[in-house]
Amino acid sequence: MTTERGTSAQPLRLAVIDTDSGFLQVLDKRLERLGWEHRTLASAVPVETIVAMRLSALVVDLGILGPGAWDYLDRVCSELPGLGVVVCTGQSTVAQRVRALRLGADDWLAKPCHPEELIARVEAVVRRRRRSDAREERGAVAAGELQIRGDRFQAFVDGESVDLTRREFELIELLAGSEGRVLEREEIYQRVWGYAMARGDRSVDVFVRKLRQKLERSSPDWRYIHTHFGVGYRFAAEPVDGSEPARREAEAALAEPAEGPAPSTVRFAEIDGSETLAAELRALTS
Amino acid sequence: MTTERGTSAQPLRLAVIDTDSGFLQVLDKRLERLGWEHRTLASAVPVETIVAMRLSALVVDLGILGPGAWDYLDRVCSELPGLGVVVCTGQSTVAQRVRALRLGADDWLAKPCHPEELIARVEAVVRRRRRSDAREERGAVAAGELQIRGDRFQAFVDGESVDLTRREFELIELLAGSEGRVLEREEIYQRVWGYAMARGDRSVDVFVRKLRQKLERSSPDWRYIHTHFGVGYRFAAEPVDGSEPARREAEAALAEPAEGPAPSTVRFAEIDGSETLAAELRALTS
DNA sequence: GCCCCCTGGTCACCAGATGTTCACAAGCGA
DNA sequence: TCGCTTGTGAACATCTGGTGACCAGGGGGC
Repeated sequence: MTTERGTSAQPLRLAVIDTDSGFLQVLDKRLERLGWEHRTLASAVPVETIVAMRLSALVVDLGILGPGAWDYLDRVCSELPGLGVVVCTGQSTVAQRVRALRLGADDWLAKPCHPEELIARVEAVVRRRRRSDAREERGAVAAGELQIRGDRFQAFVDGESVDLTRREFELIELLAGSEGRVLEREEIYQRVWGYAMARGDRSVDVFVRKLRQKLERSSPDWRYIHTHFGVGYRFAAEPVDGSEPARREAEAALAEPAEGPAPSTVRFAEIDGSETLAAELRALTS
Repeated sequence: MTTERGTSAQPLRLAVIDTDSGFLQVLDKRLERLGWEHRTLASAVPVETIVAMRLSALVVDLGILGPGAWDYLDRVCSELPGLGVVVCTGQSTVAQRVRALRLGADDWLAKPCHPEELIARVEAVVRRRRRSDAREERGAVAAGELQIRGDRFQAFVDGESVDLTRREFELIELLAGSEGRVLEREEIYQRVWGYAMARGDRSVDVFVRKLRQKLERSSPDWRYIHTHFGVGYRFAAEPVDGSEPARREAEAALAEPAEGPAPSTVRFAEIDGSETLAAELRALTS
């Protein structure tokens, strides 16, 4: 149970935009050992491609992007606010670093750097992101007559499948996982679709409609998705006759969510300054 | 169109554990201008104290913590997984940096450093956490019979919804959040609507009326919003018969946040000494 | 290879909710 | 009392969300 807090159960997906072959080679080897899914890109790829890769983090050497580097960084960070972005570049000024961080980059590491530090920084960046995402475990969630089975990518009413498509399922899973909380469209979109919602996009609304239709068909006596005008949607199973809405609200109001998960404890070998760097890193990476 | 995404509307709460008076002075001045609530600590304080401070982020110089530094860092990160931790220290090895990041620190910045970069890094660290946590952090605030729940964008009396629209909710949330303080219309407008109030605009008054109506309907025995002629509005739950207003006033008056101290000398390291740096940073901080 | 169906996504329209503005009444202070 | 500030009600302008129709790409069956 005592593991490095930085590493997570699921493998990270990482892309590296860089051309420094020596650096890449060492990094690749190390990433391989860590079991991260990774890919190297020799130049900027369209943002849509990045989106499609469904990455956890992106490491980029701004130097090789040429004049469009800032713009590219800006676009990537805007489109994918959930993506961890670490800039790993040579010579730089304070102003450049500040600029990148302000644009949305999560970290900036100067080259030359030790791959281990880069990895640790990527982990730190991703950790931060995961922590808040705190994916509800894919267990079965139940509400009203509805049962949501993460392992099957499907919802059931009374044992019968509701026949949800993938998107529909992901949406209901997100909503149900945040039961009681009002989720804004932007947040829903961000978490289900994986990237920033364009202004005016009605996809969330449309999927909510589809979901409501199917749920109504399968479980006509309950209402699950509630609209909060001007805000977003909230999941809560409520009987359709609405005989006791007050009680439900009160109950829900009392049910305060608990705090985050219990942290594990870690203790690394004492390495302060006494040993050589090589030995220290050996200890770290073993 | 590319604005500083890093800065957020609500002020950050930041503590700095450091003793470098020159550095602190400049940093303080900058933080003051940014409107962040900040506090300087000359040495490690008990983790419980950190918890009590409800910080967004902590900046710490490991160097001044002595032999227990690693353990302290470990405990802080374990106890407060949601806290942004930035280590800002002098000389260090890769292994030390990796170690800190693995323990849960979010970033490591080497001294001497430019305060602007430190600030940008703190922003980057906090940015992610905020994005998804924002709503949960708005815990329930209670006053009189009223309960304001940020996660629902709604206020409740006795478990029953007061049925506020989004604007109404944001208004009451702001007022209640500044309980006891008189807020001027301009400030209210600025913070709820997000931009400057036009001269002669009565929107705030109108919304106060709507709010009062709904509150009176739900909680007839209490008064929540008080008019200060020629000034603005003040939130305070008071029983309609007005039996004990004095006590509430006193309580509110005590709950003033304290400011941080102001050290003496300043010296910045020459980082890249270029003339353009100053100009670039001026652009950044303007 | 061709065709059909499923799925995700866009659009335009509509009803209703919400936000804004205005004119006037009421209240407060000098 | 006068002048300015705030409360009120209602008309009016906007915005939002629900809905049905439609379109394009992908995959599987033939």
